[in-house]
Amino acid sequence: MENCHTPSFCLDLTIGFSSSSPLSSGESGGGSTMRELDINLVPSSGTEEECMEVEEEDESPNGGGPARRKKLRLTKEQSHLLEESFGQNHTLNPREKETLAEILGLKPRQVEVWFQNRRARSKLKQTEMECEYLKRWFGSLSEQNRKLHKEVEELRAINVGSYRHSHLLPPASALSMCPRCERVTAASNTKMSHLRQRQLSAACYN
DNA sequence: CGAGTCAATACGCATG
DNA sequence: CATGCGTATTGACTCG
Repeated sequence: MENCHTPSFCLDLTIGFSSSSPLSSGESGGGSTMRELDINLVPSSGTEEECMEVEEEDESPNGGGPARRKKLRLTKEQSHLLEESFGQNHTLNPREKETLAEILGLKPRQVEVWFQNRRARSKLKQTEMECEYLKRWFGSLSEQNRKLHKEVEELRAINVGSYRHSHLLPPASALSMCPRCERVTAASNTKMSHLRQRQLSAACYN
């Protein structure tokens, strides 16, 4: 990471959604009294133990009240296949969508929504990582900045000490930065600064 | 389609 | 061990 300090991110920000797969069937969270939406039917698997069992009752709980979503959980196989497909292509054309839906035993709409969510969450993850990187970069720049300020102070002190009696005090504008080590050097052609520059240059290559 | 959001479910942890 | 709570995950929806 330290070897890339350019704004054009050379970070490896590729992400792998470790899609914390839907596990354990067991506790189907007490409050599943509400169900609706045949979109949640998973026609494929009667045997899929990972998948939430989907009971089909079209009645809303309160007898006509606003029916609420019953959430489908994809099986490991379904998730895996979707991930695989996403890995190959982040978008689907209608035909691919149909095919995939058929293979998965899902509705095309569900596949479409899954891809939308997947794209959005990839992007979010990416953004979070970039943010994290920028924060660290900022921290390192701040530190660098602090060091440079300190060095400037040191050089000023040296200059004040040595030039006090020589009337050769170089202007502040004569300071320059070594591109190699990013240290500040006095760039004037005085004996003093030549010497100092040589020392610093030598330090760069060590 | 992306962004924002809701809501169901899963999971970890503290408490009694 | 059961329960409640906070939080994370993720399928589905709405809106522009």
